[in-house]
Amino acid sequence: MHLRKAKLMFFWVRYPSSAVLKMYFPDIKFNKNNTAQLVKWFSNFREFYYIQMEKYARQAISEGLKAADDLHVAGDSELYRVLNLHYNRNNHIEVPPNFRYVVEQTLREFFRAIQGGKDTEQSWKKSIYKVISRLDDPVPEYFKSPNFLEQLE
DNA sequence: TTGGGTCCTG
DNA sequence: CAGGACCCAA
Repeated sequence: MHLRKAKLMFFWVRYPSSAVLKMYFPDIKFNKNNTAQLVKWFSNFREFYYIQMEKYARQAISEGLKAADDLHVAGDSELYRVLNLHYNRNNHIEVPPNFRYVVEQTLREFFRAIQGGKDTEQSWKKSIYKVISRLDDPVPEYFKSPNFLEQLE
């Protein structure tokens, strides 16, 4: 399967259904195993993503930031460098504007939760995941192109 | 029972 | 990232 491509898709969708994923990999003969693997990949992508978000949010709090709305993500921030290195290693594509928005919202959600001491509760991240799951955007049609990966080079 | 998901490991 | 334990909804 195409790990590189799946990672790039993450910039648009964090919680894609297996049905949607299949549409974007028309060249793959899906079965129980590889679909599960693809779904698992996104689960791993989210893990990395949320870990970074929580880390960054806690850092903002430790630096004395008071309001979540004061949290902004610059295109040249360290956070962006890390995310880009993980999902878009060779800068295959330009990071879509909406992803920046999603990152900002995620950071604010974590910030508010931590600031409000919610992070001591049982499954405090669940509510955050729920919010973020609604921020998926449609994946560009060109991802369906048979020679998508080749066009990146 | 399954298919997703998360969490924690290796 | 892959595996496996474990949870939840369909």
